[in-house]
Amino acid sequence: MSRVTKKREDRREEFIEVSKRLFNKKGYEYTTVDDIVDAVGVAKGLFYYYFESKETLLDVITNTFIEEIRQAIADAISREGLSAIVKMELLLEASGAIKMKSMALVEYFHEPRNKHLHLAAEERVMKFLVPSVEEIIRQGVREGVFDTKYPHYAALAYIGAGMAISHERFDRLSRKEIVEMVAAYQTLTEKMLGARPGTFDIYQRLVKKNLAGFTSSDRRSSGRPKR
Amino acid sequence: MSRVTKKREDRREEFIEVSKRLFNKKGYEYTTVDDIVDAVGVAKGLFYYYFESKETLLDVITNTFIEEIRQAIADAISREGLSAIVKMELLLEASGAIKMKSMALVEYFHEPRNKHLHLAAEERVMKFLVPSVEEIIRQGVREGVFDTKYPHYAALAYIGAGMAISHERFDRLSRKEIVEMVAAYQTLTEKMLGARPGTFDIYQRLVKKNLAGFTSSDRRSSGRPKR
Amino acid sequence: MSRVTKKREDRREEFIEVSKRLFNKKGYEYTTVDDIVDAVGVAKGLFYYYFESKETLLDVITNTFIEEIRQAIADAISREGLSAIVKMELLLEASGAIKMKSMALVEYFHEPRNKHLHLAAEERVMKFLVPSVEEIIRQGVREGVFDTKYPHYAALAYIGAGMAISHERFDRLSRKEIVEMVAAYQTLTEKMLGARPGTFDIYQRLVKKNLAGFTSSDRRSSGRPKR
Amino acid sequence: MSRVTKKREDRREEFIEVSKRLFNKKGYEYTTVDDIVDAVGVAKGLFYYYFESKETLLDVITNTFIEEIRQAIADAISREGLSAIVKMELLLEASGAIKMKSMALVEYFHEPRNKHLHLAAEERVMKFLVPSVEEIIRQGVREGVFDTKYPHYAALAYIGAGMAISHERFDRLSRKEIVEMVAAYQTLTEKMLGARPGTFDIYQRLVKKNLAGFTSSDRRSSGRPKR
DNA sequence: CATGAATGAGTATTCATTCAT
DNA sequence: TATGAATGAATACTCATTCAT
Repeated sequence: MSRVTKKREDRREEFIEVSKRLFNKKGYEYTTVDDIVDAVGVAKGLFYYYFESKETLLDVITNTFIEEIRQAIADAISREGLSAIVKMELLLEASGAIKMKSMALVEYFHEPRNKHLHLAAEERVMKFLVPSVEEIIRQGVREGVFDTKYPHYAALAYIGAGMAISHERFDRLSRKEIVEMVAAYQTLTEKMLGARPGTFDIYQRLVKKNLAGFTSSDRRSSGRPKR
Repeated sequence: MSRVTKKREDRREEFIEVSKRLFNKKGYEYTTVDDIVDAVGVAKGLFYYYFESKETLLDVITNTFIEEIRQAIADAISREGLSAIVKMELLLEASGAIKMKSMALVEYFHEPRNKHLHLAAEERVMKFLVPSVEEIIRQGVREGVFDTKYPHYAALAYIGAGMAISHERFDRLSRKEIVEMVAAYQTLTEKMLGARPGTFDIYQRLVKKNLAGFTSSDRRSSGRPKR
Repeated sequence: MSRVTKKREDRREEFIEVSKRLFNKKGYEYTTVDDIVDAVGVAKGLFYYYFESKETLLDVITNTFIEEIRQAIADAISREGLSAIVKMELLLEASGAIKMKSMALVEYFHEPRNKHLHLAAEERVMKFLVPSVEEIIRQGVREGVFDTKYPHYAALAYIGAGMAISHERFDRLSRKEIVEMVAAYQTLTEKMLGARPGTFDIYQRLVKKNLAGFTSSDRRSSGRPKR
Repeated sequence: MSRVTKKREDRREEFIEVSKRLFNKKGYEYTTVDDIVDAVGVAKGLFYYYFESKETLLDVITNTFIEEIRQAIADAISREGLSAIVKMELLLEASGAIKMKSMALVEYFHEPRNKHLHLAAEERVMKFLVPSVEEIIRQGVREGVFDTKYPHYAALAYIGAGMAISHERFDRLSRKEIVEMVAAYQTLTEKMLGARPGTFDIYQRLVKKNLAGFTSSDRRSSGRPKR
């Protein structure tokens, strides 16, 4: 009908943002290209003017997200002259920051409907996360702050435990419960890495900082897909 | 053409078994009802005589599988008079046994194609696995063999670490590497639960028993889905 | 709506007949699957129950037609003990018979819209027609009734001339003009093959037989495609 | 981006040339307007500044080509005072010249993809070619060099035979085979027209001239269309 | 002359489900 | 119990054409 022309990059971003929201709400497979163009308010053809296919768009979204994480991790870790403990802190901070920054997407990943993204992303993140953590652990062992004979499996356990714990729905926990969770996480981490108790005292402060602004009243209903 | 009549339950089982195999090979979403009836060798209509819908069938399969696991866990744990350590062993044995018993399905879960089942199942398993492990840990603390202030998070970490480690493709590891992995797993477990070193020495034997028959030369090609 | 069930072969034939008509009227590329199922009066899915794709259907139609021609030619020629001249007559008769039998399809081939079929068919027919005619000519030379140093090119010329002449729209010619055309064709043929004048006197009778029943009033309008 | 302004006729010609090449390579129907503007290196809208539609462009191209042929034929024939035999030679030479000049387009016509153009063109060429040849033949009969009672059908046969023979892929024939083909063509032509043997001796020289530069090693790959 | 974002009707194909026999 | 022909809604993708700038 009325023809609104936008700059290429703007429109492209618009498609991406709208699609993220729809994929999040209904799941990739149950979001049709029609849904997307309707939501953007443009004709069908325009979608294919910007993206080769629906799957291409998903790739773009996933890749962007993965790349953000990879970059954040690399930033935290690859700096010379940092101690292993500081690196671990930076890593946690980074993961926290990423999570907070893209809370929508984290939420998204917990949606059973988004299987696709979830697993694909998880696998790809693990591919560079595991070696990174493993290397930090080795460094920590060399520095005498960690003590383990199995850096690789310690890395896996560290990450696995962290993921399982972070599966807890933060938004359902009270402040006090969150503090307890962090304390537990700190203790378990120290044990797994063979670090002295108190090594990760800083966790408490980190999380407090990040959680500022979130309350347990944050609840949203998860709409069922139409189909 | 030729009309073979079977008893209700037999035919139903046949559908289920064939479908498991097909879902496994091609993924649920890319297995059509036509594929199923072709494989069973009956007419299309018969499928709907036995199952309300394709999704119903998936539910049946998933539920059966989950229930098997739940039952195995319950069997291991709910017996009176067992020590926490023995229960942990039984649990690991059970999970091992389940894995071995349904190696196909485990493999299945690692297949990125079967995201759906994976996540749905994972969540549902966690729902009764976490409280079970948590309860054992509490028991262990009472018995003085475990030492942790956070049984709930210890349970989460224990399970999460275990899952991350079991993600390693066993079939790519040599005997020696598997032994090392188990040693690592044992040590990490003991630390997370605050158990004395050696508490889970039995792990080594357990795994050796289960792995009997598997060698690192066990490789299978992963059939690509047609579609 | 109302569900009318037919036997597999009947319905299949129905699809083929209806499609032939539509392809003929609108051209293959401008006939949609929707057109076909509408004309047959069934639901869209049924088309794909019988044919893998629209193109498959075209192949079926073309192949059937080609095969009919091939068979007719083979029947006329492959019999032992026939003289070259008789074989030529049988061949002409066969081609005449085919043409008369499937006047619709011949007409069809003259439609510029049916490029696809036309050329594909022409090429495939030539592939077995040329060697067949060439062989008969060689036989005729051996028998002393034909005289040419170039059987291959005589075959090509014979066929090419025949096709060009048959391009004349018979339905626009009067009886007398047809007789003249056949006389011309006979004379030219005899010359090309180096046969004595009168060798193919039989042509006159053949054609008269075949044309019985056709009048110059046979006209049909050729509907333009919608698109 | 950079805006290059050309004179109307130049740009138009550019579109035509580029389109010829693309139609030739991929076929009219599988060449999109996007392909064309991309190849020319201009924006999409410009296409519609110069041509009403894609089909209009095809018409322009076809008409140009047909007109070139018509002109060549008219040039060869319409001159007063030439004998029928000379006219026939000029005609052959013209067709040869046209073929050589637009070898790409001839090749193009043999491509099954370009059915459309092929048939449309063929029909339109026949429309003025047949009467032209027929007239020459009549002239030849009057001059006593040809002898036939059926100038119209002789013309059809002459053209049809010529087309069938020229269907032979020259590039697969050796020099010697080409010479034989021409000899065959000459003989057949003389017979069809009722001309004395040797009347068209000149054919040999004509073809030799035209074929200069072509060898049987001239092979080109036939690019598959992407689609 | 030239740009390129926007339009939208059109099309083949899939597949879970129904139902008369 | 069993058959298999029939349904029809759903969906991704194409591409000639338009038009505001």
